Amino acid sequence: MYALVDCNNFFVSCERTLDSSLENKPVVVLSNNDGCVVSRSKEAKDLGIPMAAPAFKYKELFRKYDVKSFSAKFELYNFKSQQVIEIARSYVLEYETYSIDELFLDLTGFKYINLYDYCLEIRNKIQKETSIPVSIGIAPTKTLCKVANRIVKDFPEKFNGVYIMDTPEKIEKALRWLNIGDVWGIGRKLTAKMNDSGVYKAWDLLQKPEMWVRKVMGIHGVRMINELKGIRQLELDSPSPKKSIAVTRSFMEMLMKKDEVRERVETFGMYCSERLRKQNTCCKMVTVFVQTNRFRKDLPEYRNAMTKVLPNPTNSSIIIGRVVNELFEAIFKEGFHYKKAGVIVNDFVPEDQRLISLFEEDTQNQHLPVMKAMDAMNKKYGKDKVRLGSMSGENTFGRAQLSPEYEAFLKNNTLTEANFRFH
DNA sequence: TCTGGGGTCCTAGGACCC
DNA sequence: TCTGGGGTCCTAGGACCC
Repeated sequence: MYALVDCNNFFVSCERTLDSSLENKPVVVLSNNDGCVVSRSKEAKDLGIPMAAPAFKYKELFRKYDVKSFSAKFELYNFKSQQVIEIARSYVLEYETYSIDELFLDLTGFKYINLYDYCLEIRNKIQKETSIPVSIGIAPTKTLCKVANRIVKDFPEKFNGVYIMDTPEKIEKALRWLNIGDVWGIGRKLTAKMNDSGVYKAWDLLQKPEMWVRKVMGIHGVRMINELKGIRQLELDSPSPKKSIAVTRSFMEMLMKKDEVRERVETFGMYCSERLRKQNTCCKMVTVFVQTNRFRKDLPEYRNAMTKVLPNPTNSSIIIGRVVNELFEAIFKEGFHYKKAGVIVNDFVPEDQRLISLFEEDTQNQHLPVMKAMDAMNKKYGKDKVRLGSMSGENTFGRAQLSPEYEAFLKNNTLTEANFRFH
């Protein structure tokens, strides 16, 4: 069996830990620029505020019902998330953090204890020590855990925060009740397709022939029906390194001038390279996109994106900046009101492979002295024993040309041993 | 006036190679 | 007019998740 621990109205619950007077009151948390509602308390949901609602449309309602609203504080949320995870994981051997407010626990092998009582204890401990209320759904597969969790949330009086779905009878009852669109992995498009074919409840999907499911949903669908039947298809994933990094923003006001948009896009590129360096990886692909305001039907719409595969992996802000600029030049068109843009980097390799790429990119032979120095160090200490350290406090050469140390270094053509790391 | 910001995975098709 | 069979890499787009 697996258990899914899911924090209730997570961002709102975090805000409540700072201010207990928010208990039992309608509260919402808003996204960047206070644009959208990204978390709602139960009271706010009861007022009919939908998820992702644009805040400006509900200003009047907020005022009328005295809804407290907060700008998102992601540092706080990350911190509280860690606390919850620490407690929950201490009860099991294997677990998977699925998102900022959810984690799966592996209860396989817990044969001689009462899983319900065990999870209730986890829940109470989290509540007591972090003040974050959680719901726990227990079932044989991840997909069914999601269902069980949903049941806990929909019937709070009945289940006291924990529901265990451990018999075929319970599973059937749940699936006959659950709308197809609420199944994990079925989104808006598929819901419409399903309804067209007479599938309204999760249970209905299981009555369809496997070939049909395969055709409509692809390989995903086959896995899903098995999961719903209680046959495990999805294992717990160990935390894996990221596969892409995206920095995208909507602008406060629409931008028409090329240089204004360029400036933002360049900044996004810088953030990407910073994050790459933080996790000691380099990327092989860079994507830039721009788009106009999709809600302004009165203005011409334009959106475009372009990807470049780099000849060599890098995390240098200079090289990435250059690529970002190149792509931006290719996709930017004059005469549109731009509202959103972003840079995405992906296809990562470990940072060790970066130096080579830097030298290969070195068209002006700026780094020739460095290569010579590297050679000398290699001879002296043996290959693979030395590595270039940071030149300027920045963990990359790409930036180094901005630093006085680096300029001095280029002038004198000297590199001291202090610039090297040994391992 | 004001409409988020991350991520993952899958598929199909084109270009190119042998 | 007929018109291989693989393979890889890359791109674009769609669908989903929180």
